[in-house]
Amino acid sequence: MNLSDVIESYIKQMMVETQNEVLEIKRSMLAERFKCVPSQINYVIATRFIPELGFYVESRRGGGGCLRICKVNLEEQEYITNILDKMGSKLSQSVADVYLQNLLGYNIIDSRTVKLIKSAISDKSLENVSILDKDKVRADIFKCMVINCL
Amino acid sequence: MNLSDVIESYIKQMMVETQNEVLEIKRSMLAERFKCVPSQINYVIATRFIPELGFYVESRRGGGGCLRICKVNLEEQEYITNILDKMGSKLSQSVADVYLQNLLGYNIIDSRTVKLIKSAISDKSLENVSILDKDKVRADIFKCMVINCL
DNA sequence: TATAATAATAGTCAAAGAAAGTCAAAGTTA
DNA sequence: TAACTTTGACTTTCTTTGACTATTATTATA
Repeated sequence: MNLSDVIESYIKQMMVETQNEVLEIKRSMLAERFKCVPSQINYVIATRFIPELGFYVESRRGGGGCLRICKVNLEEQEYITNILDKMGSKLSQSVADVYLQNLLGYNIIDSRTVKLIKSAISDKSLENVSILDKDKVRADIFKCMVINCL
Repeated sequence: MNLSDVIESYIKQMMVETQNEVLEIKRSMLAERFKCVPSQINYVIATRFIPELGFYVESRRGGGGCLRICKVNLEEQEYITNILDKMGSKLSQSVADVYLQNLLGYNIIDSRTVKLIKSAISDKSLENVSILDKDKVRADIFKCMVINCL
């Protein structure tokens, strides 16, 4: 676990604890707490709190400003259509991981299915696909599997 | 025993000791420990930790990156090793179907897994793979998935 | 009171850093 | 000599950092 992962879990934990789908928190507080530069928080938000997974982040600057991280609780099927809608025609392994870990967290898929999907879209599986097309093929496989099986 | 063999045993030993079928380790640590270049670790992985031998390896680059070596229990799954042995490097959809029906018949995999695998190796999934490589990629995906669904 | 200055936030973007991956050449061994 | 192993230069990916910018609230001033 690198620092970004730690910050991600912390924020998610906070959201669970406050039992609320909106978390208001100061970026500077997070940066302080994790001894990092404030912009690292933006990186975490940008890579992990994404609309595909029902997260919407707003913010206010100036005195008393803060981040507002909102989690929209969707129905199982909505998460899936949401991901399919927003995901585009390319998919990297790391973004796929983010999707799958979250779906697992929401109990929309089980860990065995995660394993199967990850195997199917792994670089090992795609070693004979041109580097230029890998993320495209990965997206195709991911979509097919999700559409047919979830 | 050459160095690659030593590294191979070391990794396997580690997996036994951690009593876990997943080992997370830094490539740079291994290279350091065995005083070799990091890419030698890739060589060991590529030649000894392959799906046919029941291994699945993931990795993450960047800060905090590492290798994740997963072991699947293939020993008592003779039927699968048989199929993988015979399979060769190419696989058509129809031959895949035959294999899958057999695996289903022997209760080695369930029908949902069959569906997942079929989706992953469907022509729809592989529409962006050159016609020349389709059956090759299909074989790669099939191997990875069959091993990982155990 | 209206406006200007200051402080307190957060945002952006690119560079630096920290891993791992690739590939081919050189070396070894059976 | 063919197959396997070792090496290293170069590439790609992901994370961390920091300088600079933008916005908002508060305080001071005309």
